[in-house]
Amino acid sequence: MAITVDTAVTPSQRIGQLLALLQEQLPILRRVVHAGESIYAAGDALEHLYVVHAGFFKTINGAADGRDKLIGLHFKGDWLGFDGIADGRYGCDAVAMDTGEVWAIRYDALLQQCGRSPALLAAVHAAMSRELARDRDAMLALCTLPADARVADFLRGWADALEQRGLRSDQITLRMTRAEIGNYLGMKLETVSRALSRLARDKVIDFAERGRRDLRIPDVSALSAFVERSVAAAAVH
Amino acid sequence: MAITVDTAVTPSQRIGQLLALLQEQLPILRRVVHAGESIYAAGDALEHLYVVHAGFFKTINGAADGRDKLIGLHFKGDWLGFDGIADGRYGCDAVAMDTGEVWAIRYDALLQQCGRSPALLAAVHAAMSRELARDRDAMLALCTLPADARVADFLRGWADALEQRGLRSDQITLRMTRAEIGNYLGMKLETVSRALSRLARDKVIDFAERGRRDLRIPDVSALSAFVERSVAAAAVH
DNA sequence: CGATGTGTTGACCGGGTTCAAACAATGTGG
DNA sequence: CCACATTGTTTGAACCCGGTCAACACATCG
Repeated sequence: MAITVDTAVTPSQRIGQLLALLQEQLPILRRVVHAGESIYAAGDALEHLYVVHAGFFKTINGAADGRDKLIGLHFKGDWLGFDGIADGRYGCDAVAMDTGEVWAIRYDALLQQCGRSPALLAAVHAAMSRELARDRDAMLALCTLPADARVADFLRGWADALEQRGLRSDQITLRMTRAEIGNYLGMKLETVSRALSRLARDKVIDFAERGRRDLRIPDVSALSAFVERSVAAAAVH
Repeated sequence: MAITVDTAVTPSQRIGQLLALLQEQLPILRRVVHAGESIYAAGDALEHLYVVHAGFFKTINGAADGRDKLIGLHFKGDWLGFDGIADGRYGCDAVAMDTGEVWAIRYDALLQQCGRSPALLAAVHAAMSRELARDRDAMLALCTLPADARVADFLRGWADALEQRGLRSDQITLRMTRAEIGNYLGMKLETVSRALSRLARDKVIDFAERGRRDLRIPDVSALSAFVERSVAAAAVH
């Protein structure tokens, strides 16, 4: 008996399977959103979970004293709202970064259906687990990489996310300001700007003609190499 | 129909309910461990999830290049292994920090039983969700608090964890070295040491006679106040 | 056109790291 | 029991990465 989804699938197939599974087993509310629109806000009562179907989204964790941090970026197939299940209220704000579509799923219906469909249950667990693992990798980067390498790692992660979804990963349009990237990576906007300039000077990335938000990645592995070089340089003592 | 555990319960009651639920619905393998013993290692095939029944535990996320980071501390009622569900292999090392006991639960059995018991399913989801939320708060602290405040926040979190479990929270015995704390908080051991000295000088904490690993917290809210003060001071611009 | 938001770059500053020295706690073997 | 090694903690001094402040370049938009 297969209790988990077959492990030999590609990420792209996994996402397709998830969306198909949801579509056939649960009532879904499609919602088209535009850049800047909020899906839910921290503190709102959690009634739905959301699955990204198109576009991409950010989640922001805020503290009572005004500090806030961009916690996650979410692409097609990612869930939104997991962190609010425990206390029935969303823990973050979720905001669209671009025109896109989310599928809203009533959480009570999801729970009920999970009781009937082992495949659905496994998919939900896997998604939560993956999010946990991603957050941990983010923390690792945050604590162990210098600013330049952190930016490189960020771009590599973005390229990975695109590639996993079958999109071209050599061309990225950041729909984020330097300040937003900095918030996400735990550094100031000037530092992000300098890091990008340095990466471009080292030919690890390449600014397209059109604006400074589009950038080309000639070779994704060069980004990884850059990160490794930083780590190795620091390890010399 | 109550799809989630009653929200009016205290954390301590919730933990009791979880352990009772597990005990009556699933075959459990109890395992007593001593300080330094490993529960599982990153990369091992995931067969069991674990629930802490006594003692406390750390999880460590390592990268291929040697960087590693203490990601989480886990007390009674916490689960271990969630982040390995997605790809069937643990993503972290889990190590006992003290003599304790974990309950091992076969993941396939858990999944099956979740299909039958809505209460169990809700409890598992809530636990994962809570872990997600905790990781995010940790990131927020990591990125927005200066070193001293980060240490204060860490101690407050520890005291909270003790209090939630009905233990006395005014007296903490850190079974961690300064280096370990620093790794957890993203700073060097010297910085941790200095921060603790400063907190002690400000009477926010108090070193007990016996060694510098036992410390008293005269007033937990003073720790929060210290954090807020740091944030406010930085916000002056 | 000016106004506004965003990005880049320079100069300086400071919090945290690095390096180093001394001390405390614990354990080990003679 | 002490001599000694080992590991962890504290504190000081110098240094440096990233933050802060500031000036300027470019967009887009009314």
